[in-house]
Amino acid sequence: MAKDLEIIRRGTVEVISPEELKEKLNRRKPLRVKFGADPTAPDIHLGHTVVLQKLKQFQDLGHQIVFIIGDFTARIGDPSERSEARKPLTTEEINKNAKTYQKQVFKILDKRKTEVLFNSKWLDKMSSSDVLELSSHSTVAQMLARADFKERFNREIDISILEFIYPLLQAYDSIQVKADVEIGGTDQKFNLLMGRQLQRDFNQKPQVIITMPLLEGTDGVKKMSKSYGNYVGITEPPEEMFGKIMSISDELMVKYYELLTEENLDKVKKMHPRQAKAELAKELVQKYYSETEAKKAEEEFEKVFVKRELPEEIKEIRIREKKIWVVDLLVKADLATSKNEAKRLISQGSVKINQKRIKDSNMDLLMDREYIVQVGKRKFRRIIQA
RNA sequence: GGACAGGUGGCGGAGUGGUUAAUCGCACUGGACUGUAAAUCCAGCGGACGAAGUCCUUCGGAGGUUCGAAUCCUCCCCUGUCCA
Repeated sequence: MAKDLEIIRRGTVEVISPEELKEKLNRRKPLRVKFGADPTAPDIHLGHTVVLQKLKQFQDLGHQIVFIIGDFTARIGDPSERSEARKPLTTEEINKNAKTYQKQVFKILDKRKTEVLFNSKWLDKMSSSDVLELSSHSTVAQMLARADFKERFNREIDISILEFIYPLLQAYDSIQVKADVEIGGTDQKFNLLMGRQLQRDFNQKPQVIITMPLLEGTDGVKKMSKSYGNYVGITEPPEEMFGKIMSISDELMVKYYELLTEENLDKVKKMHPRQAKAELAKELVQKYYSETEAKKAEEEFEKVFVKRELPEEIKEIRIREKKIWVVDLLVKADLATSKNEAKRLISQGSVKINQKRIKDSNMDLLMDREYIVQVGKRKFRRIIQA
């Protein structure tokens, strides 16, 4: 049991409270571990997997995962983050998102040991008086204690009443599923705590809450997110995944090890960073694909970036003309977005044809044979006559 | 409903009649250096014209004044703050 506790606590930011967790584990009955997901962004990246990883550990220890899809809330729309104008989704969109989401989640979690629920199942049935009753369980002062609300309140930025209700609804989910534990990112702490409070009011044993750190994106600064473009998606091709991981900084690598693997960190720190990073990349590719794919991705990486050879697979572009101007070619091959950009790239020395750097943007290519065109370090095209 | 402030390139933010395709920072793209590290340095970061130079489109939208407008005027749309 002590060992279980150690596995569970690894990498967490906070466990509230450790004593309660210990007590629940001592009951030696499978715990109901709740996780709520928002079906608005169906593409899962490594940032999301931090929490999923933790759920998986629970699962491996024999506990029951309760995976809640917040379809109800997605349908209403979230007025916060007004700049992005998050609009309500239609039922079809939500169902579609939920499906792709699950497909990806079950690359990590064991489907047979996971209970999937849509929260509209019970939230749809609530009447206005039910909602009002629910809302009486919290106070404005309490809401304003939440860091982001407080910040916005002080800066006189809008907070809609709806935003005050959301945490309550999420907390109500905990009551419905009788959660023993709920896991979320540190940004969810307030909502998770609300679950505890509400459960207490509804005469349930309050859930233990576990918060996990937010993973920084490949830039090492901002949290990983699709909109920042600093993410590594778990459905990305193996080579892509491998490459992205190789390009992160050394400090970030240690964090990734800590949050995404079970590896012993002291051991990692003793390794040569380059080597450690390659191991990390391989391990992650293996997790989402296979050992073979991981090996292949590594070999490909060695080949293209270390030995500077051509990659295994190169996208082919067919050209009808007998003769083509390089600038036109770059645009046609989708290596530049405009002719101006194409010329720029050439003058900056980033274009290579058949491994040779070209400097003259006036050059024509006779299509009597095939060419390999490269822009920068990683974009390749095979040009062949149609 | 009233008063005031403001809307500029992916973001932040200069510019208030001409040499401004629009200072600068971030992000991004190349290059150098490397471990495709990171950091740093250099360059680029509307478009068309196959070089040079030329032209076109851009500063919330539509009109107008002017030789000339992101800059001035009118109307409209939007956002924020304060008052009710």
